[in-house]
Amino acid sequence: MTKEPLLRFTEALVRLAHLVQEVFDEVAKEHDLTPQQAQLLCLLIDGPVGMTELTRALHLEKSSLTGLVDRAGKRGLVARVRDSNDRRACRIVLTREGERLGAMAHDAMTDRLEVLAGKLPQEHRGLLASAIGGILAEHTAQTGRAWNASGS
Amino acid sequence: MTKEPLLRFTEALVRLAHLVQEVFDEVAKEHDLTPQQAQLLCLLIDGPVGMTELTRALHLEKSSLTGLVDRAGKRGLVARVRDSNDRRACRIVLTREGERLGAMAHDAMTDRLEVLAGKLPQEHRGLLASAIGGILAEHTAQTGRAWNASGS
DNA sequence: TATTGTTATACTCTATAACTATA
DNA sequence: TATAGTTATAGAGTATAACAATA
Repeated sequence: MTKEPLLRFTEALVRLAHLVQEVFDEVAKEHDLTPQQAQLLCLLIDGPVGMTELTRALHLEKSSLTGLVDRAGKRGLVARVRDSNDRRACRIVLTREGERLGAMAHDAMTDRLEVLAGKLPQEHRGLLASAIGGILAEHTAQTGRAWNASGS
Repeated sequence: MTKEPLLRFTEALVRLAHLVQEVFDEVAKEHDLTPQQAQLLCLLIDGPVGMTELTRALHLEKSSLTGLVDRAGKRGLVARVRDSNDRRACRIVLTREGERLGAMAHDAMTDRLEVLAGKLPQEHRGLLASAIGGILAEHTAQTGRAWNASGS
């Protein structure tokens, strides 16, 4: 009896994740992007990132990332720039088109989530955000990995 | 200034979704399942489901589902059962192995999320769960679609 | 005619293994 | 030797269009 709410809690987390993913997929499609391309663009908005760092952020093998970057490059969304310090390495940068689409997709995603949370009182949003912050911090503590500090 | 918390709120939702997805992918892999197969098994735990209903639950085209069920069938996880009322239709059922793996994956997922939420006080869990419930209900209201009522 | 599901085809995504080039 | 990245290959996932069978 007293354990039932615990079950509901994890179920709620899973359903929320599915819903957010669903919205993300829809937003990507509306902007003629695959979800993976949209995620890549979002990661690059704050500036160029190296391949190795991207594999960690996206949890991909390096060869998978090569293909993803190839296809995104062929669509004119990103480009490779040789690293001046290490001639083996390269950094992935957004093209102007990639920057435009990435920003539009990010904004659309924010709008959609705002609408979904529309009925939620302001205090609850704060609580929700800080509770999620705790969960993310717990994960970071457990794995040592951070979840891409994109700052403010 | 006063708008900053709003941005943080949607960011928190997206990051939480990514984290839950990441955990789900890991759990699936640990059980030698693709994430899509794991999701399929979880959907079938409560009983057989028809193809058309599955396409709605998984947001897939029918041909995509045919392939998914084919591969899951080849691995001995599910089977097709002709519908006795409508000879065009079939229902997808879990094999004993599919049932076993589905239950194990579901339990593992619950455990992992419990650990992640370990530091979260009980009252916050309740708030989080009910806030999420509100968001899911809002989505249902907007789209008319329900999020698979698996009951208690 | 409409619905249920499959087949054919093409593309994206992903991993493993072997490779090149630089450090 | 170790690291950064690519290539080759194979399989999973997905969508569109055309199809078969049943309703």
